[in-house]
Amino acid sequence: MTFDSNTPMDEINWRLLELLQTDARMPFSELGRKVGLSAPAVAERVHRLEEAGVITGYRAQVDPSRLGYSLEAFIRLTCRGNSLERMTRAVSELPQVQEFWNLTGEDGYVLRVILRSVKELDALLKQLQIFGSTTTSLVLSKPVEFRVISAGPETSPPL
Amino acid sequence: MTFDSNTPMDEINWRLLELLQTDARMPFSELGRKVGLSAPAVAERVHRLEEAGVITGYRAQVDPSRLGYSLEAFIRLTCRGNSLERMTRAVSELPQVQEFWNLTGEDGYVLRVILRSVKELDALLKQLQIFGSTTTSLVLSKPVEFRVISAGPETSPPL
DNA sequence: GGTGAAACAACGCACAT
DNA sequence: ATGTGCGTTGTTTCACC
Repeated sequence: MTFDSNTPMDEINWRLLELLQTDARMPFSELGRKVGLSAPAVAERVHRLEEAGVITGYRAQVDPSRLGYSLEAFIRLTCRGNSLERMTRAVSELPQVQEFWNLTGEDGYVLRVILRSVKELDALLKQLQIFGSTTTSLVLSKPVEFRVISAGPETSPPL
Repeated sequence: MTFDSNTPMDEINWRLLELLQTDARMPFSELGRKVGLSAPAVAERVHRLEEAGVITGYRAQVDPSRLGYSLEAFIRLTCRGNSLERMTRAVSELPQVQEFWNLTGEDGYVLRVILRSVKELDALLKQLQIFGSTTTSLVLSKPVEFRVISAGPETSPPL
């Protein structure tokens, strides 16, 4: 089963998820209007989705470039040595690291970082080379920055 | 200037951003209590941050694995041909694509996708090979899934 | 899930600084 | 220009059906 038995993902729950992914601050009363339920009923459903771990949080999305973080980059870390746990902990603590994935294949570890300057990138790469060799790719643009997760078709539509 | 002249990023605005990145549904009144301002004053500041493009939205964060999307992957697309605009538009429409970056260097185009099955991955890769060759890396784990953007030190702390 | 009542929050406005 | 106080409107939360 892909979801808790207490939270069947019916049409209404999918719709609530879509609405909250689009505007997390929408009041329960307005959610209720859009799905045809009373506000308390919506609150109950949303709280169940939270408790079931389907909704993991509500986040204001912020534009780093408006806050002085002019660079965004991916750094692939090809790790040498066998201190992977130490590396993982250390990299996770770096304030520039927004996301950090462990992947299959050659890439292994990938960081998404935001930086105020090339100087800061230089300093970061020097810190990282303790753990292995790095490959840096700057983000030029984001054709898709975010997509709402929805029920979706079981089969993908043709191009 | 990295921000609008109407929205100086003082300590209070940074604190509001941190609070809203942690819990986007926090009421203005509670935000006010935490930063030592009245609710209307907070609402004013938050609305300015929205209008200045610092806050770009409020999103419920959802766990794809609890909704049947058991696979998450990065797909690097090494594009042949010169129909980059057509490719970008087509890839952007694919429902499995959660994020899509255009990067410097060899990697060029990178997709983060969520999938219900390996079968769906197979179908997606077949669709993508029209545009070039792909390299797929499955996400094994996410040591850092998200980090609050904060004022941060100008210089990064040592490891 | 719905309903009603009490507590709380959001919004607009006048006014103080 | 930014924050406060207050009154009105709308929302949340709890009981209970």
